[in-house]
Amino acid sequence: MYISTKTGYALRAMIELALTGDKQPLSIAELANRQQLPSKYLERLFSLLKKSELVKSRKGTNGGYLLAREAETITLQDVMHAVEESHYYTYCRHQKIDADYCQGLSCHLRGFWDRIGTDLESYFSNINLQSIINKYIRGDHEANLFE
Amino acid sequence: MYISTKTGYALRAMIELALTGDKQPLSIAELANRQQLPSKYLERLFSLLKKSELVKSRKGTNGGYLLAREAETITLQDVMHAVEESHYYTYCRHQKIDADYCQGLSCHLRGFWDRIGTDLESYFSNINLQSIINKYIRGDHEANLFE
DNA sequence: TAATAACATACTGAATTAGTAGGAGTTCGC
DNA sequence: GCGAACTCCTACTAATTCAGTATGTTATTA
Repeated sequence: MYISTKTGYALRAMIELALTGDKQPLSIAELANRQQLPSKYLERLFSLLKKSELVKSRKGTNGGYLLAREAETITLQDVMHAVEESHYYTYCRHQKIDADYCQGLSCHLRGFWDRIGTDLESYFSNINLQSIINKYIRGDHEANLFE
Repeated sequence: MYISTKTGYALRAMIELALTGDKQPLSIAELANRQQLPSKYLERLFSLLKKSELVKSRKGTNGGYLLAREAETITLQDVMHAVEESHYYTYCRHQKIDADYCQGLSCHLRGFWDRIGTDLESYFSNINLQSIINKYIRGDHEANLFE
C-alpha cells in the first residue's frame, strides 16, 4: 500500500496555494516552477482538483488557481480522493463481490474491509492543509497535526 | 490509495490456515479450492509468505502449509508487507528525494509523510489474524478488532 | 486584438498487478 | 524403491495504472 505521487504533487501545489493566500491566483507555470513539477502533468491534476471543487480558477492574463475554501477545511482525504481517479474501489478492490453470490469467508471479510476503509478515511479526513503547514512548514512542534 | 488484491487473497488464505489449526497442513490446491482463488497465483503468494516466515511448509504427499506463529501474533501489517514486494517505498514513493538536494517545501513535507507512514504502519500492526476471526468470522460483536 | 492562461483530449512508455505455464526438487505411502 | 502428491522456481502474458508529453481550443484581460 502506498500513496501515489499524484497525491504528493497535488498536496505540494495545494500547500503552495495556501501559502500564497487569495490575494492573486497562481498560474500552473508558476506553481510548476516553484515546486519543480512537470507543468503539463500538474495541469491535469488541477483539472481534477477543480472538478472536486477544491480550487477555483481564473482564465486569461494574470489568471491561475486559488483555493476554493479555507485551508483549514481542505483535508488530505479531499485531495487524495480528487486526484486518484481509479475506477476501482479506493480501498480493497478485491471486494468486487457479487452481492447475490455472497457466501463464505470472503463475504465475512467484507465487513472487515469496510471497517478498514472507514478508519483510513477518517484518519485522512482529520488532516487539513493548515495543520500540515503549521506543523511541518512553519515548524511549530507544539502544533497538532489533527484537528 | 488502496489495498491490493494480493493482500486480500493472502489474508483470506492465512485466515483459512488459522481456522484449520496446526493439526495438519493445508495444500495450495485445497486452499485455492476453499477460497476460490487461482491456485498458481496463490502458490506465488505463499512463497512470499514463507520468505517472511509467516507460514511453514511440508513437502510431499499430505504436505502443505501451516501458520508459522500463533494467529494472535500475525498482523495485517505482516501480511501486507510480505506480499507487496514493490521496490518502491511502501508509503509515499514520491519521497525519493536526493538528500543532498533537500530544500524547499517537498523537503519539509518529508517529515509529514514519514509521520503518515508510521501512523499507518502502527494501525495495521495492531490488527491480528485472531482478532479478525473473532470479530468478523465468528461474529462476536463485543470483540475488539485492536489488541 | 494579441498575449496569456485555463481547459480538453489523446497519446506514449514504464511499472505494477494479476494470472498462467511448465518443470525441477522433496517427501510420503505403498 | 517407485510413483503420486506436494512445494518450489522461473519465465511468460495481458490488463491496468502511473507518470509524463503533445497539441490544440476556449476564455479573459491588458
